[in-house]
Amino acid sequence: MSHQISVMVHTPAHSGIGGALTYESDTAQAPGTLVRVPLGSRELLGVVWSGHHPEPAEAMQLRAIASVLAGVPPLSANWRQLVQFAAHYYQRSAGEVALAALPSQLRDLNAEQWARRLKRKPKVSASFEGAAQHIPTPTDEQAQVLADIAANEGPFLLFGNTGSGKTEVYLRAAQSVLEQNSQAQILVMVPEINLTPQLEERFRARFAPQWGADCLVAMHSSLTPAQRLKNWLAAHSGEARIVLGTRMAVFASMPHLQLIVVDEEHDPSYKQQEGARYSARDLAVYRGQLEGAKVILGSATPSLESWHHSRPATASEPAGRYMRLAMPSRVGQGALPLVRRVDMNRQPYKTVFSNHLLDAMRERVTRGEQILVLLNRRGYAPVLHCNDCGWKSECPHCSAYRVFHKLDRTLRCHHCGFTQPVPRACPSCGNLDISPLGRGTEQLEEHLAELLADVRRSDGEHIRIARIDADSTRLKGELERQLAEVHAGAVDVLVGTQMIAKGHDFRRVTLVAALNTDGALFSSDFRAPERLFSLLMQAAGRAGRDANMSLVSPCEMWVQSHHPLHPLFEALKQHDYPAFAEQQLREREQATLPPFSFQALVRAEARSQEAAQGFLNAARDAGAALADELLVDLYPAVPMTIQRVANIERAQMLIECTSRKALQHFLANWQADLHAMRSTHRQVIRWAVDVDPLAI
DNA sequence: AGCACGCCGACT
DNA sequence: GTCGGCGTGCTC
Repeated sequence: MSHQISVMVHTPAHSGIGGALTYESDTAQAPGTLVRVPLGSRELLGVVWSGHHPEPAEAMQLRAIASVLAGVPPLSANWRQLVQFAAHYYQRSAGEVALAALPSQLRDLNAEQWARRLKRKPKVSASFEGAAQHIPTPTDEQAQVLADIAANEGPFLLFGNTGSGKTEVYLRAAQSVLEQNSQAQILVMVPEINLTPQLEERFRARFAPQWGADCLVAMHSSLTPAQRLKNWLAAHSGEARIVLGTRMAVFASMPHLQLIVVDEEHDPSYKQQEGARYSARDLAVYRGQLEGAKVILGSATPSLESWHHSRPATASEPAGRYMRLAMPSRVGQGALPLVRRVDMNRQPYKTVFSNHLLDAMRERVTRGEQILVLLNRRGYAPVLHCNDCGWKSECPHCSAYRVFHKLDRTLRCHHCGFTQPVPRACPSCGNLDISPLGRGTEQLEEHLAELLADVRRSDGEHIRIARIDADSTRLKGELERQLAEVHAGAVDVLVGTQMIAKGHDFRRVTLVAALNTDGALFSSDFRAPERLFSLLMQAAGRAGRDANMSLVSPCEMWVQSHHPLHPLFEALKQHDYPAFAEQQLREREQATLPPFSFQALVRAEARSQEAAQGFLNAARDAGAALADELLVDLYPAVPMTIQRVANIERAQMLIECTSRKALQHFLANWQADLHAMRSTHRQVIRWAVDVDPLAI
């Protein structure tokens, strides 16, 4: 007899066939089974979604399943539920989310290749080579936190300074889970795997001696397709006990998941920025609840959302949903650096480094200490300018300036990539006097070399300045090479973008200087101060990590600002994240911004701004009645901050509501209106909904 | 999203 | 006379 099987395939919601498709099969297929099915003239990978379709497509000739992928156990009900939830919450089709979460080789290998892949016998578990390492005794603070984790349900927000030993807590929590249950699996997520190779090494070193080198697998986008398949299968079969990965790992199939760790939970890279725009951190919390796994979110500067969710109970209000665990001490490290603020209003116009800062830098370099200079702008100068006619280096395809890169003498658009050689004369008036405006890391490196030209290291050599940013590390392995040089002490001053503030352990750095931070203080993006504070705290944490270094003067973090008394810097000076968070949350509450409201964004792209906005405003009209009823606010369409990229005009519309549930309900029902408008607004190239957007 | 079908300009 | 441009429409 023949069975009707419902199957999820990778069909975008746009196609009008967003849901599961019905196929015929001679045999029943368990939900979660991987199958190949015909669709049109193609054959696609699909996941059996539920045993039978409740409503067989009437009068339609059903096609038969082409084949079943042998050797892969069905995906669990929990995994399917996670996918279903994510698809619904982020307004995408379940097929798209499901198939994007599976390794591409499952889709790409043909039957023959797949059979060969299955036959490959797993090589004997490699024995781990490495000295049995010293396992530190937990501090009282760590022991207390671990006891709290053991005794409570969670989710937990582990709030601990850089150097407070959060990693040791993760390791011990993982250890106890592995020991309690011989099958238990652990998911550890990090923002960017290439920025935190140390974490993988620490986990491997801790667990491989006992559980074998194969107990841990990685999951991130720079694996080859074959590695990704191998690691996915290891996790899916339960063989890999620990999965360490980036945001994509939140969808790893792990049948015995017991613990999820989200390190640096505040990091924006947990939010996917294309396709299904999910937050891996938020999905981790949902998944933990779904699977009965404990969830630990860790950060020295938590997202204000997580901080708010972990608020303790007050006289008038109950506690938040997360349990906050604090680790205020810094173990095995020097003291937190002294924060020094320079009032740039008292400096001569156009000062880059104040004399005080420069003196401090010279002094430290002479003593053989290292310095980090942070500037969040790469290139030589953000714009090139003609002093005669006022021409500026605008990108012809974008509403943005092209950045002057002096090293290869190009003007580069950081949005569309359009690159041209720097003109000798002004393209508009022919004047030869064109000059850079503003300053980027390239210029800073050059400028510093001049300022410190007369300074000698303790060994009498010239000092060495290096630069690390997206440009200097474009080539593969270049970042690692440059970092190694810094670690080896070959570099005295390191100039870079936020890249250098993340995760790297520069042990001989004793002074960190942050330049040009004022933009974030009064930005139109309400999350800019949160990001700046986090960046500065992280950067400050780079200084003084080596407690054994005997210092003539304490480590310092310098901030140059025209607003040195801004509450953000006051809090930074005290290393007081809670004070900063309280102040920010008060502002957010007054303005009814997240986490006191919930937002979504619809973005539209078209050849003309009118077409993009027209689509959004028509969508607004279509949803107005329902929005009104649900107390959802629909704002008028506006051009995006960078209105045009690669000759495509972009507009967006903000949706706000104080109830997450009402917003969800609205979006789910409005979706159909948006799809229906495709035929009436044909100039719109594409549109997408972003739920809980990070930048507006 | 693919991919086919389908109807109009420059090549062997 | 064909190769190929991308507009429209369908896929259980």
